Amino acid sequence: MTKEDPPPLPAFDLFGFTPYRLAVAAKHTSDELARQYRARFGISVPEWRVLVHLAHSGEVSVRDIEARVAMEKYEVSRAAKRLREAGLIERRENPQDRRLIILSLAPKGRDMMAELLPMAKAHQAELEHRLGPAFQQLEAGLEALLKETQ
Amino acid sequence: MTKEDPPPLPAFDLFGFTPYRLAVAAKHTSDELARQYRARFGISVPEWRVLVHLAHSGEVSVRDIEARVAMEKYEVSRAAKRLREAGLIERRENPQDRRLIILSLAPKGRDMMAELLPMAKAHQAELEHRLGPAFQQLEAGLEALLKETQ
DNA sequence: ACGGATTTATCGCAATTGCAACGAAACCGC
DNA sequence: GCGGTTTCGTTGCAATTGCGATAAATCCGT
Repeated sequence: MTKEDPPPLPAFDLFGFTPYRLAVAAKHTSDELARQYRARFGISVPEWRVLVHLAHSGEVSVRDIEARVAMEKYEVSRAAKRLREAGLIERRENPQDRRLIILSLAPKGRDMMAELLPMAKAHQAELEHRLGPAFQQLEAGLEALLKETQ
Repeated sequence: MTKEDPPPLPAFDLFGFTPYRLAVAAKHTSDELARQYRARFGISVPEWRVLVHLAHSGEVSVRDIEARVAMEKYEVSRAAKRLREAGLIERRENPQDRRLIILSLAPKGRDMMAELLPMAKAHQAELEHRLGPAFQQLEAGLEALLKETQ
C-alpha cells in the first residue's frame, strides 16, 4: 500500500493578490524616484518627506511631521538629524514648550527644494500622462484605501 | 534697508503625490497582513512570498523565485535559509546543474500553507468587499502601472 | 577540450530599520 | 504647588536590508 498523496493546496495566485500588487507598484514607483533624489541631492526617502513637509508647512515639530507624513517619530528624528548634519534644516527649541523642537528649512535646504519641487511636479505630471485614463482610476482606488486609515 | 525675503517655494502637496500615496497605501495594507502572519505563523513578508511561490509552483530555484516574485536574489536566499532552519522548506541540489538548488515545501510548510492560503483568500475577498466599486478602479490603475515594468 | 566569460547562490560588512526604554518637560487632579 | 501621569524627542540594541565581492559550476568560442 502506497503512501497517500497529501491533499492539494488551494490554488492561489500571488499576482492577483492586491497587497502584493500594491507593494510591487509602490516599490517600483518609489525606487525610481529615490534613485533620482539620491543621485541628484544625496537624500533618502524619509529625508525627502521631511523636507517636503517643511517646505509646505514652515516651522514644525517632530510630532507634527509624524502625524501628517506617515512616518514614525524615530524616523523623523533620525532623518532630521541627518538633514541637520547636512546643513539643510535648522533646529531650535520651542520656548513655550521646551519638549518641542522647531524644525525649519535652512537657506541651503530652501535652495534645494526650489530645485527639487518642480522636479517632483514634473514627475507627477509625467506619471499622469503615462497612465492615461488609468491614472484617475488608480487615484480613486487609492482614495478609498487611504480613507480607511485617515 | 531690510533683508529681502526669499522667493516663495512652489506649492506642493505631498498628499496629492501619487508615489507617496502608493507608498502609504502599500505600507498600510502590507503591515496589517504582516502582523497577522507574524503573530500566527512567525514568518516575515519575504518568507511569506517564498512560501506562496513554492505552494504555487512546486519545486523551484532561487533564480525562479527572484524572477517572478519581485525580490532580489539575496532576499530569496536569506528567506529560504530562515525557512529551512524553521523546517518549513527543503533544499537539495539540482543534479543536472549543480549551481541550482531546488527548493520545495516540507510537510510542515505544506500544513502551514494549507491553513495560510485560505486566510489570504479571505483577506482578499474582504478587501474587495470593503473597497466596493473602488476595488475595480484600483486594480485597473495597478494593472497599468505594473504593466510598465513587466 | 581548454580557458575565459557568465550564471547561480551565498555572505561580509555597513547602513538602515523597528522596538522598547529612557530622560526631560509639561500636564492634571487634588 | 506636589506627585503621579502623559507627551515629546532621542537613543541603544538587535534584526533586517542592500551592495558588492566571492566561490562554485556551467557555458561557449575556438
